[in-house]
Amino acid sequence: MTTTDDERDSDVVAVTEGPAAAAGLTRPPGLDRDRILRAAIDFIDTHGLPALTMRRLGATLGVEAMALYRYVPGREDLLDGVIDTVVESLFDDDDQPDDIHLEHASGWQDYLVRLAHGVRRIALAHPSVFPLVASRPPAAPWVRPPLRSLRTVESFLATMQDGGFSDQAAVAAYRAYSSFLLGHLLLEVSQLGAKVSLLDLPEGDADVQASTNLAAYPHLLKLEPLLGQDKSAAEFEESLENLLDRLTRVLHEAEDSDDGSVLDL
Amino acid sequence: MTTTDDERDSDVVAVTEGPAAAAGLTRPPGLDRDRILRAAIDFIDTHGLPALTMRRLGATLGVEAMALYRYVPGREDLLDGVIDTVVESLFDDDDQPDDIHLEHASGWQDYLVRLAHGVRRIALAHPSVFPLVASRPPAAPWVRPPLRSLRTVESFLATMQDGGFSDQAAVAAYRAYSSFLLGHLLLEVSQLGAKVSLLDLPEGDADVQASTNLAAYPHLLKLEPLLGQDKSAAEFEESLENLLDRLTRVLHEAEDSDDGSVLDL
DNA sequence: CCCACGCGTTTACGATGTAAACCGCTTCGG
DNA sequence: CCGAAGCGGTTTACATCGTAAACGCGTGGG
Repeated sequence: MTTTDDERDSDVVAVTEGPAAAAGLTRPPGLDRDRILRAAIDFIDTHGLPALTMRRLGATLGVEAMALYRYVPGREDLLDGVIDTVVESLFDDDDQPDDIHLEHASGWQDYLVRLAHGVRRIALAHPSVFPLVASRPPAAPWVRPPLRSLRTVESFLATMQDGGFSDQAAVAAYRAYSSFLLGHLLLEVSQLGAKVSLLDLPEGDADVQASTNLAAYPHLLKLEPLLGQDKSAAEFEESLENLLDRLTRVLHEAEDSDDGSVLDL
Repeated sequence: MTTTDDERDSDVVAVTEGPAAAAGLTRPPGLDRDRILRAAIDFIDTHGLPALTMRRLGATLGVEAMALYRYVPGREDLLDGVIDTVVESLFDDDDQPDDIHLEHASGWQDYLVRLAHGVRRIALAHPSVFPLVASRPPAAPWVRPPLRSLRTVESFLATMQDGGFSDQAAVAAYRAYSSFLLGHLLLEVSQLGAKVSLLDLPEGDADVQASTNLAAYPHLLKLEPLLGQDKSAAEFEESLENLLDRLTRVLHEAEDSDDGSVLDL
């Protein structure tokens, strides 16, 4: 920033209470850690993470920056709270579309599918927040994003062991699963962010410099239309199914004989 | 930062030229974009990304912050240069251990293995830099980290098509492969960073609060030792082999009949 | 009645990224 | 030989950031 002058104040300026605020309940019913967290999430979603500033966040809440410090120890902790809130939205909300609820899962495969869809849903709902989930240090060293809460990991491992996975196999499945989720969702989300950030930069011309220097790369040139189109959803499902197949295979192999795979060992 | 007071100045203070500097060629043979980039990489490796500051980076080069701006447009562009340099180190250096060189690859499978090992190598060599590779917007919207350079993508696609992959299959393989690499390496690297950042925080007691609240999570408690140990290398190989198997399978299926998988379609 | 305290504001400080002016070498054309 | 150009680094300056500390102000219980 500092040089890039976009995001001019507009729509960030405080509400500057009309006279109706005397009642005290219409717009700002007082600050609140939860209100702050939700406001921060909204802010990041609409203005991007680097634009999030204590003063600006305060402004959207009609309050001075320092007021936030009564409810949040500092900016870093605020961001931690943001990711916690987003991740926890896997459970609390009942506005889930239909087949997401983890409690109703039958069998570990169904559970993994529901969990994957749930995480993907929140990732796509908050594309600018999701990278935070990956870059921020987790609670314990062995907690792997995007399954960041102890609660989630516990639930995961319990389900797998109920499904017959050995200790080692359950842990290996946890690692393979988190790698799969993080890789796919991070890339899908970043692609999504790149798409919108390219639409506001140039005024008239569309994709000029993209095609210019591509002359030296014949395959890129030929495949560019293919590379452009977005098959993220289908690829996600296919990769997920492949992972499930692999896990199923390992589970049955472990029941029969015993080979030396990392997944059971 | 601002509150966290670690990383006191020591070893960041400028060299403060002795009298021998009159010759002008002993220590700082003049600035240089490449020198700056390498210094930045070293700095991030040893002090972490948030500690990288124009003034501090200048200090390590025995120079005032503003001097850097002759060679680098700004901090953001400097970071872009950093990741370019790191990623490009896949090709230029001949200090590669043995079986990494991509030019000597025979067949697409060998190529993919070499490339994976090469990327993993640079990720582990610069754990604090690698997350940048993921979070920074790439050159084109369809360039997927960690294969960030057009050159790399071109090489990848060329190899796959030489191996018999159709246009769609090559692109799908590119996406699956990048997701795999990013997920695994990002998690391995972050785990590595978390391990060291936990060793300097507490003075006397070791893993106290880690085991405290775990009482409510029986499976976590039981599996904690398993979760702690690091099998990243083996898991990486196994996942990589699985991906290769999947690609091989799809390639042969596409030769015989034609099912509707995303990988060829 | 008052006063203590919860909540938000004001003020202030050090750090950061970077623009702009500055200044001392070299170097080279006349 | 000399002076002007300009390269390379420094100094100064400013807006903005996170946050500590002191300051009100309204409100509700002794």
